[in-house]
Amino acid sequence: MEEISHKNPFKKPFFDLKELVDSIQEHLGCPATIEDTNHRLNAYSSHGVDADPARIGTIISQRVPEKVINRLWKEGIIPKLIQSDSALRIPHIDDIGLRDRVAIAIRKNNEILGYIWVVEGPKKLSHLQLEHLKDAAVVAIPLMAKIQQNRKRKEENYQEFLWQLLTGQFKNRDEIYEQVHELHLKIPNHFTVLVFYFEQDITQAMEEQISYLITTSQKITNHFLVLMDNELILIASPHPSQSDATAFDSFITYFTSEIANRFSILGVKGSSGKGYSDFSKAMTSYQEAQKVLELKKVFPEELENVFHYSQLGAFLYIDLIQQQLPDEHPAISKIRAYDKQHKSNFLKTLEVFIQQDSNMNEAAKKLFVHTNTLHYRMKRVAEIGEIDLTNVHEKLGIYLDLMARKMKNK
Amino acid sequence: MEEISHKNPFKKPFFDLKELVDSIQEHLGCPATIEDTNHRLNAYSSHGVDADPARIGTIISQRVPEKVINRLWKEGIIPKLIQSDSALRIPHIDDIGLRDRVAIAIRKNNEILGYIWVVEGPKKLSHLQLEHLKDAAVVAIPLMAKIQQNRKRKEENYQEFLWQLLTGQFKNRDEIYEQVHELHLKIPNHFTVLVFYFEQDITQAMEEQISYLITTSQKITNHFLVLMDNELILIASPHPSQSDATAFDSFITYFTSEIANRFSILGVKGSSGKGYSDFSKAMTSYQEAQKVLELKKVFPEELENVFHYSQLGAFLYIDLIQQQLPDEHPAISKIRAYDKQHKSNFLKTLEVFIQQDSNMNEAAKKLFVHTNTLHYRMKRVAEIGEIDLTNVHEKLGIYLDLMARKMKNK
DNA sequence: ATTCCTTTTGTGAAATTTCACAAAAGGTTA
DNA sequence: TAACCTTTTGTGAAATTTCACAAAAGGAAT
Repeated sequence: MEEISHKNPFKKPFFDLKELVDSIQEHLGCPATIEDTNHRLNAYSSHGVDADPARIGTIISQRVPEKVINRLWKEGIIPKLIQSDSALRIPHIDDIGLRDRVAIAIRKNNEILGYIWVVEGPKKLSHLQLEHLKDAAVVAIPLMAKIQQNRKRKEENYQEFLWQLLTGQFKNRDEIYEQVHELHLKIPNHFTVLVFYFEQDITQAMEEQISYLITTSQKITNHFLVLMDNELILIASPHPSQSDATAFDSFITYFTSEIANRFSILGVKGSSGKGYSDFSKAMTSYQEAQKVLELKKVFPEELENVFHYSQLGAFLYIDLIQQQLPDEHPAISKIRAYDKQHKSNFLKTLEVFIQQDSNMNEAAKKLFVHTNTLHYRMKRVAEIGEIDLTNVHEKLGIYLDLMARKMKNK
Repeated sequence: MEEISHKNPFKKPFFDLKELVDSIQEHLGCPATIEDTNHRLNAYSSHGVDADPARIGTIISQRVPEKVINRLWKEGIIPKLIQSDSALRIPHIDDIGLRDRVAIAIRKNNEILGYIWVVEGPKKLSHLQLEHLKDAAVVAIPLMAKIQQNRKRKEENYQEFLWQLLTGQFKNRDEIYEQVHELHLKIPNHFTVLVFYFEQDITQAMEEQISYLITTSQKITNHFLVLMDNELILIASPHPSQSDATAFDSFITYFTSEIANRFSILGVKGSSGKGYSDFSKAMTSYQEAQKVLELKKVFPEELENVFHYSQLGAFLYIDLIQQQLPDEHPAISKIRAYDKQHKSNFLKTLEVFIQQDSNMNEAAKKLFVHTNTLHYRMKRVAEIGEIDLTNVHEKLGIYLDLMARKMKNK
């Protein structure tokens, strides 16, 4: 036994990760996989005798299923792996189809390049075998690095192109598609631009965490990623598994909450433009996404749950109106004057009432008052402002005026 | 008797109408009044022994009360007077306080200059006395004409000024007030501009009928009247007897319906701008009124009951939006496509639903369908368009888009 | 003709909203 | 302080809306 411990079974040249992973299976007698930092599958041993659902899912979709990743985070396993130098035993988690496993991080100068996972059969790995996994991880380093570098070089090439695309540096469609062809880019046939504003500039470390979250979340398929100071731009499609309408919404909430939870990066605001098929419309979609974020700045409560351009509704027109704002609606002036004199709050009440779709109960809840109080107030508002609150056009006019004025004053 | 019949008791020089009216009273033994074409009081006999409420009202307010005029029209009395050359006996109408009367038109070459009214006492006028009234009417002609001319000359002087004012020919406030002073115009301290579009150009005959209606209606106090081709412009204030908010509305409906009923001038459309105190804002108010009329052309049903600028509500912003109309709201496109394929009517349904303040019952009535039908349709609309119909912002956005597009297509 | 799908209408119970009235609370003014 | 006004809250009955379900009607495709 002693003899073997001194001998590194992986001390031979491997052409690629596939060779390595096969060698691991051979040596340990268990199926193994190698993933990159983003849990994208790089290689898996072929003679899979004994695959659990998590492994099958991973292989099929070429990456670790999202729910598995989320669970590994929740259980604190991924952070532990990142910390640890040696292989760790991960107890089975039945409800996500994960059997007993052993894993080790592939690390180069404190930078995580990926992970080796081994599914344990009924016969557990010995202490020595776990030690050998360390050797495998070392061997994997140059192989992983090669892949990473390829990817990086490719990315650097198109970063500039994308930036030009999004800021409208190209004259026409043809110019764009020429470049696309030249750079050998595979462009999606349908895409949407997502934008995230960060509170500080995005550092190298953050970039990695961002990229981690994007590739591990399986709500969207990200095609391109552009970073600029404190701005993150994605060109993505809804993941095939997701319904179009909600895919981006849920990705944005997921992304902002997870980046806060996992990496303590707070105050990230995200949005998306409309979807297009023509890649030259990327700039349009980008600008739409930006418009959403700008409006969210002005109307944080009103647009709290709005992320997609086409959900902006009336706010789409508010800044248009705001630019040519006529005299204040007479009803507003009257109510404002009344409020001032009586220290009441009728204008805000009216605003909330309209916002809640003229629903007394909802509005009363929002305002923390008794329904009858609101009822009374609306009667007063109608009197004071001399308006008919069942007339949509009046209500709309007042509301648009109110919102536009709010925007102007910011 | 024969002798008297040949003798014209009014064949003597009268200095003014007051003298004439006194002479009539003296001769007939009954109180008399002389009105102009617009039933404005020009003179009344002073030794009024026997006044009925209608006479008192006329004298107090310097004109015949509106309800009396309306009734006289309804009963066909005024048209008969206009037709007739001789004095007519008008039976009492108790509910408006009108006792038995005799009246005759003052006519010059088929043009009506005014009327002489005589209140009969218990002793009725003889046939001869009625004949004498004809003489009185003839005597009245030059006296009335003098007044009319004075008024006309004065009017001609300021017509041009008003036109310049309304079309923005003056550089600043001072220039306007200088002119006002020069022309000795009494300007109101609060006014509103009303505009009426006629289907044809306004003829001399129509002008008289218009002026008749305006001065007899006592809903507004008209300060100035401007005519231009097929456009009638009034600068008016609410009549002291009327509440501000509704005065103009009811005048406009009154005017358009009466000018149709009485004079068979159909298709007149009226509107009003906002009220101002600064006379230099007359142009603004005029433009506002014009904007209302233009929008009413585009949205005849939607704005059916809207006459005042401040009732335009959301339509105020529609043409702004229409000028920079972005892509159609995705929900609209979806619903429109569905409609086309299934020959359904969901888009129109949605429009009416929003217009009726999301009130199922009202909207169902408007659409002549069962409430549940509408309920079903709205459920389908929400599904097809992937929208939340309780979200005001979405609804608004869709509605504004719909309206703006409607405007653009006209 | 049959089948399938969508739409319309009817029915009635359950849920919600509206409304009038009373009482209380808070603030201002003489 | 009392008198007055405005606002808030509570109560409960009446009116209205919502919703599920069933049936029927209309079209399109086979």
